[in-house]
Amino acid sequence: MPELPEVEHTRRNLDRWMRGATLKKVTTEDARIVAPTKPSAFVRALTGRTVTAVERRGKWLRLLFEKEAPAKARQLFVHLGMTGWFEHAIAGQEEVATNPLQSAGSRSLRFERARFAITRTVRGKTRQESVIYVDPRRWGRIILAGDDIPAWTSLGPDPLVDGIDVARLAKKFARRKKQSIKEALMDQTVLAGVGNIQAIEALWKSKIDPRSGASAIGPKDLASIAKSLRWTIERTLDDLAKGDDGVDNPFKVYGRKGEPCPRCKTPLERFDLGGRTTTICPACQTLR
DNA sequence: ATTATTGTTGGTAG
DNA sequence: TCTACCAACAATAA
Repeated sequence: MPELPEVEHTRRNLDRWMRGATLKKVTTEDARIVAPTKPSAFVRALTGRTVTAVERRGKWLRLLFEKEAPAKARQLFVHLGMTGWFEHAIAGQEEVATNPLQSAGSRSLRFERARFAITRTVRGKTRQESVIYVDPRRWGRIILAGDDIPAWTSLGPDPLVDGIDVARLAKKFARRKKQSIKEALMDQTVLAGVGNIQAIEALWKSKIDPRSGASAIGPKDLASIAKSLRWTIERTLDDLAKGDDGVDNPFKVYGRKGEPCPRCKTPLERFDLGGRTTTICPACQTLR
């Protein structure tokens, strides 16, 4: 499901559900998603861990465990891929999917891939709960590790955690003679967490054609893009916090080919750019 | 039946 | 070492 805002939303959920909780029973059979890839080893190393913090960098999540945890099981890295999400189930209550990017009709635990049974004490009462990872396409990853993994270490600055340094961006983009500005923004070593939707929305807001060369974007445009990224990330985050997941498409132009541009009413167009679908207003987004 | 989908990675070539 | 391009991964939904 996820780009930066959805993953941050997931982080806040996991923090509420799991911080201070102990993993009593871990269940998975999916050698494709978890590491260590032998599910029995994954389960064994994870059982008994206590979650002390839930962090996010870009589209990656990191659960930290108690410092007494075995050296090889200090942290759990999670990537939701394209279609992963987490459920929360309290014993005795109905388990209902809450993936904010899935339509209400497709809610299901049919594609459960891993389950974490936890106990935690809330106001003096010990509660039995479960956190469930669901992922139809199985592109997600749940990686138990001691040290940081390369995927985490190689990430660029996170727009929310670190802010956007326009001067540093300009330096990186200057050398990208063939790459488009949209592809450059989606490069996770440039900015961690910007995906197809957020790039589309930000470039629309800044009135820049996504096909513009990255090296052709001047400092003024870059400052505008930084502002637009903050705008679309915050907007998406607010939409998610509202929690009414029945709303089909909360975005301004993404997925709205043929609809009038919210700014100038020109019909929006769609095309492929670097293998990803891209929506623009052909009138008010111009080439640099 | 066909096309499209919110993402990453590993190979190859330059 | 850096950049660029592509196929692969999997399961729907329209």
